[in-house]
Amino acid sequence: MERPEIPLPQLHAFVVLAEELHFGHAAARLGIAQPPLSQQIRRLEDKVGHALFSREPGRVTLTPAGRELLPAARQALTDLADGLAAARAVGSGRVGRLKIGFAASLALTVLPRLLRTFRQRFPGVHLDIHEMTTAPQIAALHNNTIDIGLLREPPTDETELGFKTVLSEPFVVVLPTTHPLAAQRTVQLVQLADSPFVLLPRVVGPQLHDQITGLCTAAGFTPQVAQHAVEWQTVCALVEAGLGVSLAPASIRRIRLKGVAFRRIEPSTARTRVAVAWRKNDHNPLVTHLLATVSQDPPERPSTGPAWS
Amino acid sequence: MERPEIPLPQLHAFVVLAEELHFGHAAARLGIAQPPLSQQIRRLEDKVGHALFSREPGRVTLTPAGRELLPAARQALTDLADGLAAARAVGSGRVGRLKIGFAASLALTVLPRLLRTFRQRFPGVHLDIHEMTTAPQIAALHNNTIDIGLLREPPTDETELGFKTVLSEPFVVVLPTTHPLAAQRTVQLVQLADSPFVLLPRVVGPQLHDQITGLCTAAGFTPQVAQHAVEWQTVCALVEAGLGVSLAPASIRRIRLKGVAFRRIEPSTARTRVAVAWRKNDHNPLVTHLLATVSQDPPERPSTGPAWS
DNA sequence: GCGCTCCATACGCCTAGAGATATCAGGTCA
DNA sequence: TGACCTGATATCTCTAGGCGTATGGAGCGC
Repeated sequence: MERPEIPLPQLHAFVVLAEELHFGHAAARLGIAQPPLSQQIRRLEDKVGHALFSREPGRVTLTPAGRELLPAARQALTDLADGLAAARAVGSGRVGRLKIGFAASLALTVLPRLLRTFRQRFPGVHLDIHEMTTAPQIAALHNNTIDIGLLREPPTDETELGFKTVLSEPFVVVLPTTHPLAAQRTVQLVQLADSPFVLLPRVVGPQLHDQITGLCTAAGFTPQVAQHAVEWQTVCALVEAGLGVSLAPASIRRIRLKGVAFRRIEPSTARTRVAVAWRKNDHNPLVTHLLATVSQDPPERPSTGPAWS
Repeated sequence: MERPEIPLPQLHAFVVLAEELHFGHAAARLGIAQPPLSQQIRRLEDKVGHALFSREPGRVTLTPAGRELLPAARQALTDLADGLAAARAVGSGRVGRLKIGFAASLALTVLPRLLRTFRQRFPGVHLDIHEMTTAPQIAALHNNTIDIGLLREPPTDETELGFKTVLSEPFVVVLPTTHPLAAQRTVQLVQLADSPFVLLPRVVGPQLHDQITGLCTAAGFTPQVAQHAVEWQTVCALVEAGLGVSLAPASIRRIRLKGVAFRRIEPSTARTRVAVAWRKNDHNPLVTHLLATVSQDPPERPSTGPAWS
């Protein structure tokens, strides 16, 4: 790439003159007097080394060299103007692309809400969403694969990442409606000691998995895992099929499946937290916008009320 | 088209820095010290209104806005450089396009010679050649449809056009070999008084036509035109078929057709001139080049020698 | 802590470029 | 011929831009 030889104003003058083919009019369009325009063109022609316009009395025309230069000049100017506008749009966060990782369990609750309001406020922003569990999200944030994470149980030892809790929710027990405990409004955890469990494999979310098994341990038993499933949808389906019961974040109540009941558990102290994560040193305005959206969009009412029927 | 806001050197610096992602190295590549580069980038960022690079200790990276601007900047710079080079090439006459009109009767003599040597000297120049008679050539020169004319009998009342004689040649008589006169080396014009003539229609070249009939008139007879044909090839073919005889510029001897003989005429004073024509106010270097080629390329030996057999 | 790297800042200099006004010169047309 | 249009020239002013040197300051490795 060579160093540029030609000032842009000269090219601009050239293009305008090429359109007007009249020094006076072109100067007027450029908002300058006519002599300066003559000079601009002259300087440009000097640099090019050849005449670009042929001035015959009564009419100004492009020379072959001028005809050759015109499209390139025009192109360069519009490229630049467009690129500048695009860069400004991106810089201001009006348009752009944001890469978001999210935990599968949020696909029914936090995520759609967030996407909806964000898209509404920034229709020019393209959102790339990738379903991924917590640990990969942390890694992806570090290597810039994603810009925003939506995850459960944020780690506490990350100095370069920021976390903000979006939702803190209790656990519910997932039962087939035929299960004797489904008749109660509230289930004592220990009552599940003898039921087989359907859980997500530990690898897809160690923190959550450990928290669930920890709850059981605290209640005095070790859950008997009869079956694993990688999606909450599937877990619910398996519960409905009678393969066992499950413990899950309250927000999965959104999965309405005939034959499946959700019941509050006792003790209800244990909660699982959903957080947004971002790189603290990321100055991408879209990240700021998204965090602002999260803050302004009030978190869903914690599911303590009788939201299920 | 807006007035350009951004000096090109800043864009150049931007592109180089975007490639190097290192102020020191980029500055070195630009051949300047590092602080000026910092300033360039800073000024550019000020104008854009957003940071284009994120400077974290140890590494410089493009921001989304910078990534957006980069291709446009690069494109504009290369467009410009290319356009400039192209304009210079055209301006210098190394490449380009030249529109040439030529009289049909030259297709076998002057034209191919000229094209060959010109192409050899200016391989980058595209030649558009159009067969057209004298009057249309004059008109086409005036309205810029062609840049160069190759015609017979240039008019003398054209002030805006320049003419240069390329070739001055005598007339020959075209005879079927079976014709009694074909036995002679030279034919007295008046001997053709009783033969039917095959000629080009007057409209395709009034000057030449009038000159031919004028020759006959001067010899004391009016030629009996038995047949018209618009191409010399055809004229010869018709002569060969015995439809008549013809008078033609000597250069059509190039048409070798069995059964057709060409003979010098007496008196041999009458000559037809072939000229190049151009607009005097045309500063297209290609025109100059072509005229120079014509001058340097010596005109064909006038056909007075025993060049036919 | 020391030195090194790397980028930013401060300051000064200089020039090219862009602008204005005034004037000239060639053509056209009434 | 003279008014008028159009573009070129001459001259002056001003400033943004580009570059240099000197210096500051944050990280990082030893």
